[in-house]
Amino acid sequence: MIGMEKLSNAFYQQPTLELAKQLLGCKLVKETPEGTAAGYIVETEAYMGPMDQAAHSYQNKRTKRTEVMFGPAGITYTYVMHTHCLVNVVSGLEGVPEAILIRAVEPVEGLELMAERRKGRKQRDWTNGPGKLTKAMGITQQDYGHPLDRSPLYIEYGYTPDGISEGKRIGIDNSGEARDYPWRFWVTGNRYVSR
DNA sequence: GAGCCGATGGAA
DNA sequence: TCCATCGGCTCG
Repeated sequence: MIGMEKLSNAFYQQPTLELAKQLLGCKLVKETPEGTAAGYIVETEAYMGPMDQAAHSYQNKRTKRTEVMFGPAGITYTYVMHTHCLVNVVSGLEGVPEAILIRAVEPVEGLELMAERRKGRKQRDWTNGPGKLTKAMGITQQDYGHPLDRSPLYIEYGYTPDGISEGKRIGIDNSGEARDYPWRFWVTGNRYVSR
């Protein structure tokens, strides 16, 4: 049955810019003891490794934090900035440190749970940003390096977007020319896209 | 929408 | 020390 099947690891074996678009409309799922939360991915950003000044792995910078980016595709790269956890999908061939940031999802399952985790906010503000969606879904640093084809954190097929828009990435003003690369993708017109 | 600033952990 | 793939608040 469509929508109930985890994307296999083979899905992640495609060029990063292509995968960033293919992930739009897919369903991100996180299972926790409190329950399951899921949302359709509606906004992504590609980070192209060694030649991308905005990427943590620029010039193949390899640290404890970026280590997982050098591994095979289909694994999470989570990291903490300020007080928030952000989640990326590692992509590219092994040894090529590329990743795709998930910037926004549209809530579809576990709405009560997300409301509780995002107490006091309107539904639109539960998941319309990279730090917000991890909070709403219960994604944390514990999920670092987790293979995305299995519980408790995985991606399923969702729907095929009618239209995909692209533009500059957000929050990377200090990245030279890379700040203007059009590597942000979103489902055209979706109300859960950030900003 | 723009502007300010809090609060955390990895990296140098 | 420094600073970030941000969020929340305030003012307008």
